[in-house]
Amino acid sequence: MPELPEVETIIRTLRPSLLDRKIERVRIHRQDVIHPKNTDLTSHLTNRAITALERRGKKIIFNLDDNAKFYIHLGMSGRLTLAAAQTPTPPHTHLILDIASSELRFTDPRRFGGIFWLGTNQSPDADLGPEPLTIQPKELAQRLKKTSRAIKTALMDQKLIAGLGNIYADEALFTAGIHPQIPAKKLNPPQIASLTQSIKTVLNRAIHHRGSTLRDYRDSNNQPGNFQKNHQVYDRAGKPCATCKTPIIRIVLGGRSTHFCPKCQARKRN
DNA sequence: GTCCATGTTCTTTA
DNA sequence: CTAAAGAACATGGA
Repeated sequence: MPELPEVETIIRTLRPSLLDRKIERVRIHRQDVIHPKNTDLTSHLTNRAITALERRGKKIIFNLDDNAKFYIHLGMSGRLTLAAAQTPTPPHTHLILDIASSELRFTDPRRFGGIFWLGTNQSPDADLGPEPLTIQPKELAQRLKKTSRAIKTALMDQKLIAGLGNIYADEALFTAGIHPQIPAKKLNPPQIASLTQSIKTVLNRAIHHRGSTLRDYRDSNNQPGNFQKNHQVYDRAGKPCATCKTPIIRIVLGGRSTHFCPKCQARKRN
């Protein structure tokens, strides 16, 4: 569910309550959301203070006062919420960290997400491409020219560029006026420049609106985002394009729904 | 019952 | 061998 803007919103809403606070108790309801699977998370976390909370791609990274790190990935349906102690725990809550008089809860019905222990030796960016908010056109061009996959599919590859998912890949391609099915290596320099800028514009706007809530997403205070109201193409199949009124098309690429305006994102440019 | 879902990883195919 | 395509994971809502 959560892509870069949602994860960024979550860390911003969590920071004031978590920074420099001690994890007093660890409650594990499902051991199988913890990776590697034999990690003794209780020993690692109990009585440690959280010294920094960061985002890398879609990962939420916790830095501890002993220099160890771990990250939480929310997968498709995960939530990370802060609630007053003793308030009812939602179903599918797999991990609770008691911090001050609150509970930090990891809740994830589909369990595609998890908690990943890094310790002091592993880096959270081992398997991630560059950050999209700061990437330069030259670097994006260099990476895209190595693959013949559809540009939409390439943008969702976290090793190529980190943080974009199905919503923001579609939205960025619309803003750049690029057809999602064009092979990545076929984009010309002006298109790459436009795409680089569009990615940043779309993500920054989405962060400003606190992310998109289609169904599952909530920030750490359980509040939905608002950016879905500004979607130009995502989940708008059959509805008129805001620019030209042509109905938005839905196709499947890489097994994922892909939405675009056949006129504003025509293959042949004019 | 069917299809679909904001993601990633493993397996199969070319 | 490698890149790309497809299937799998688990749950719930329309």
